[in-house]
Amino acid sequence: MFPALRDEVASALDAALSARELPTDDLGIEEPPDDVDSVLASSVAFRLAGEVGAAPPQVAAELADEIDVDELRYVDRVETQGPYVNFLPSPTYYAETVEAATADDYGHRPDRDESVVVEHTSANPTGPVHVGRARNPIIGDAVATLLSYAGYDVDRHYYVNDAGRQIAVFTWAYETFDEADLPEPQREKADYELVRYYRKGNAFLEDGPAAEVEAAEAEIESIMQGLEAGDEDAYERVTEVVDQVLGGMRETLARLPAEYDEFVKETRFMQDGSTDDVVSRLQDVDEAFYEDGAWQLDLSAFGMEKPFVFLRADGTSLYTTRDVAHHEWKFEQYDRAVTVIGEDHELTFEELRKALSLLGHDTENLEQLFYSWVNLPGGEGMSTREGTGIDLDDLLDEAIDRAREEVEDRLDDRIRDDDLTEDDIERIARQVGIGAVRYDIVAKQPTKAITFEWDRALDFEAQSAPYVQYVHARCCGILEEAGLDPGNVQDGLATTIDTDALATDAERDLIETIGRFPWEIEEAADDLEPHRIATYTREFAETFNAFYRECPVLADDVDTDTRDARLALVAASKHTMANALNVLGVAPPRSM
RNA sequence: GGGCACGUAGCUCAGUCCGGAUAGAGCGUCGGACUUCUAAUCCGACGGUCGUGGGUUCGAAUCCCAUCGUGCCCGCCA
Repeated sequence: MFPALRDEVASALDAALSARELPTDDLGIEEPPDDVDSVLASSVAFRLAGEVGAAPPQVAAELADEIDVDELRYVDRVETQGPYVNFLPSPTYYAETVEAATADDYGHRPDRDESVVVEHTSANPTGPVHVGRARNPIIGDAVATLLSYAGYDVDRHYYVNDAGRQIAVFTWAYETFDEADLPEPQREKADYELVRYYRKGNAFLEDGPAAEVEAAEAEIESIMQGLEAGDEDAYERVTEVVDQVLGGMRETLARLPAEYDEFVKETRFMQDGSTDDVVSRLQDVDEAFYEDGAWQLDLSAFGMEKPFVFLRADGTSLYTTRDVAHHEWKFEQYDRAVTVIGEDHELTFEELRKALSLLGHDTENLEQLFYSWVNLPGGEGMSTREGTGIDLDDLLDEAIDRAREEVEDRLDDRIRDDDLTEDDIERIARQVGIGAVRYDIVAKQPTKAITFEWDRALDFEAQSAPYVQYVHARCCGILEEAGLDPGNVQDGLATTIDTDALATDAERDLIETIGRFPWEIEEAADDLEPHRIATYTREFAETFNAFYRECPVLADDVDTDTRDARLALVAASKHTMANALNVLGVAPPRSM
């Protein structure tokens, strides 16, 4: 609804300025502070004051006069407050907003007929997913859902690095060491069991006997050569390790939940010859040169001093070379490609982009979303190889445990006599616990570095998931109390809603906030900023809680029209919050 | 040394892209509100030279320059 209002205001302003032959390049449309009555305003009068030769407030007044609100559907009044032109919404705007939000898919934007692949997580299959890596699927999943709400046709990919040196090391270690010599696994799960070989292998290469290390290096080299040559045997040896570890990682990611449409293996682009093809085409570009036995790209014309090596002296390709082939494959199938990736890959990603561009690709439709590292207190990093870091499984277990304690502590204080069952308690603990972890991460700008601290990550107070989830539970509670099914409210709502009955400030504010949701989706999707939806859920929760406090829905002294209208507003609120939470990947609880 | 990012209240963060109305939340501290559709809620108080210094502008947390601090990167690893 808000997008329509905004369009209308823009064209009305444009027309008013044109009528007076004033520039229309910057309409100065903005959202006014909370204590101003309007929902949209323009500060254009500031800029025009010089040109018109009058003070800004006078210019604003003249512009307001120029606009005929009778011709506008969603604007009721145009008022000025000093230099600002304020637009107040019409009854039609309020009515249509409530109407639109009673549909349970509220917030979805029209189909754009544009496909986009969101690649996220893509953690190397070397061991259990730790909290440092968890930022990726949480942001990535939210971005994918956000784009889907914004009308794009979205696929989610996990790119499996099954071809690098680390995987060759892992394969060699898996085949070499005896399980009896390994420590007990931290969990009975393939990723925890196998990572022991990986860690032992890396430690051995670092300070094992020189001769044995040399032999091991030769074996590792032969695995890499085998993969490069598309050798079936090498592929099978690596796959034996990769598939087991990845299986364990997928189980953990599924707990978030993060699901993928496709797991794309790096070796695929070696076996099908596309990496070789990329190499030969790169060798032909003007920027390519051969030095010290390796093929490289001179990117200094792009301000990048470091040459990009795309073929090693031993003839094997590098990660980024294979990623070029991978991205050419993506562009054959999708209009856009978005990659969620750690900031440590920023330079590599830029090399990828330049290489693609030198091969004649338009890289405008390749976008990336960088997130900063998650460190442990004291500045220590998280490393699978060294075994430092907090495993995501442990974090989720702890989150659920703490949430369950919280639910149980609150049982005695509950006013509502809905008799939570054991299943309910378990459900709430899971929704709140995992929701809190996701919300804590998705609500922050990805570029900000995070230091992991248990108490902070699992704080259920603050501006956290339970705070916004509670609004959803409150909505469901009211709907159920009124005899409606929260899962399908439309059947139970009155057929005609008199939104004029929703006249208090609290009700108006709530409708206005609901109306902004589709706009927030569009804006957040355009900028790939899911954290804005988290900010929105907080603002929405505050607005709803004010309504909850001031506007009883089911009390005896509420007349039927008001009750019906408020019930519709609660249903609209429920859909808004449920869908906003859905974008964030946070579960919307029916009760808490 | 070079590149990129970040710096807003004691703490954790919105707001910065696209400059506009007294810079917003939460936590913490202090004081209030459950015979009421669930108090995981709400109301109030206290708390900020928006890292620092210049510049542009009618107007700067927001744009530009410089500078300091922190993180990440600068490998024929991924």
